[in-house]
Amino acid sequence: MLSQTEENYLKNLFNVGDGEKEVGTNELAAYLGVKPASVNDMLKKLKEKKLVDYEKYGKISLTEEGRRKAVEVVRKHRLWETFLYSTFDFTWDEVHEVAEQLEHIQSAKLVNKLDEFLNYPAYDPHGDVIPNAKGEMPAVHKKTLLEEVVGHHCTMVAVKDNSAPFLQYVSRLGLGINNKLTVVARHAYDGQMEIEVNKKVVTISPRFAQNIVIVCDDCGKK
Amino acid sequence: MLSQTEENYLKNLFNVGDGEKEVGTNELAAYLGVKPASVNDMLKKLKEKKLVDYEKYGKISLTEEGRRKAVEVVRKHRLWETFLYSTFDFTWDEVHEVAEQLEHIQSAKLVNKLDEFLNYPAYDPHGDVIPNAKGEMPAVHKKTLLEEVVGHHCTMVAVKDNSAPFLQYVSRLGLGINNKLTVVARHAYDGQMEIEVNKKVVTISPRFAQNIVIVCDDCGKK
DNA sequence: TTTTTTTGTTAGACAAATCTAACTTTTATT
DNA sequence: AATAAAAGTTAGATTTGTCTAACAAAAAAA
Ligand SMILES: [Mn+2]
Ligand SMILES: [Mn+2]
Ligand SMILES: [Mn+2]
Ligand SMILES: [Mn+2]
Repeated sequence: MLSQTEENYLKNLFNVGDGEKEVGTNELAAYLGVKPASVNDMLKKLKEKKLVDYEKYGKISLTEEGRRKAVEVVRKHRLWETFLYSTFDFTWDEVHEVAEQLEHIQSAKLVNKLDEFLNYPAYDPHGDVIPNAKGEMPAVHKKTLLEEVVGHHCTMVAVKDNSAPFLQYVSRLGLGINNKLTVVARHAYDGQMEIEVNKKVVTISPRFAQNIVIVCDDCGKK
Repeated sequence: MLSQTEENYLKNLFNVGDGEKEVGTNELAAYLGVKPASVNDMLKKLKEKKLVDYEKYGKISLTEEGRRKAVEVVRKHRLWETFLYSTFDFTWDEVHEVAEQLEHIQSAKLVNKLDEFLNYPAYDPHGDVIPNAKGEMPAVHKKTLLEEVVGHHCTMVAVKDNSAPFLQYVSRLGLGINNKLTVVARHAYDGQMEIEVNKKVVTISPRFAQNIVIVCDDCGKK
């Protein structure tokens, strides 16, 4: 079994550079908050365990197996964030630190129950995609509600403003993370928008709309 | 801050011998599943930190501060067990292993929210008392429902039989951990008992009653 | 009260994860 | 191409928690 430290290296290797850009020792060290020498030591160990591909002075990447482990940790991290946020009323900025610990709890049953309890959420409170039980993670283009096309259906995935007045107003309107929204209308006069949520239509200002992050469910679908 | 290992030593020191009997190096080592030499090393460190009282070749005990830390870990352990049991449908015997990990999560807010979410439970699924937020832990005499006096009020704290048929029958009757029960009657003919739970009276067999662990709420009260 | 058994301690070794300081390779700049 | 800068590596040290094997003290048995 992997140590917490090994799990953290894999997860951060997965997150740094968003899976695309090549990563080196120094960059990963800075990201992890340790010294390059420590990263170098750990890379040898992870290579030995066939979790990373790495040649001396070369770039670092995850193996298939390494990626699988990393995604599992990311999944747990984001499920716990969602749980803390939606069940225990943690704020957007409080969840990360605790999820950083909870992501290392070893219990397949617990993860599955958590997922089920939260009704299989697709996004965490920061709007990041939660990998499903198979480790699948659809790539997704986020935008603000202000930019959404009239008539389109979308999912609310995050807020940009974390102030109490804003958040109170959000919940007053019946909005919440992972809610399905439909843009009913946008008025040219002052940019006011009408949004349908849970069978009810509410009217919001453009300023408000700009602070709601969504994923379009119609865009890019055939 | 304490390491997980230090927390485990304190918790097990608290649990071994139920706070009464004096404990030595060998006994604690056996309880923790490590060698006496390891315990000896750790005791020096914990003594240094003023968490245990210990003299060479003497008996081991917790200081005030050590006891406080231990109780906090016990509290978290039992709250998590209760959560897993009552919210995520873990069985009686599955909860311990996961709680062993969750008890080390550092977040005062999380513990408080958990306690609130569970409605401040007094007992965990094994019938052990959950210390409250102040670290108070009333000593308590458990017995089976079969032994309870007619007319007395009590709290169901655990089951002795963990088989599926029994547990299904328990929930069918509307019984559950931390429920308040009243013994309405006991029939001399065959020992059948009538129990009031949630305003309803159900009839149970003596065999059934013997597998329900309770704490009397009337006994020992003035 | 000796002797034996149990209990507890110490020294020395080891694995994991980190660091510093010195060194090497690669890349960028002149 | 030579030099300077950046990136990456290594050796050796440190901390934490563990172990084994040898030793010492205390308790129990004879
Ligand atoms: Mn972590
Ligand atoms: Mn997140
Ligand atoms: Mn533990
Ligand atoms: Mn318990």
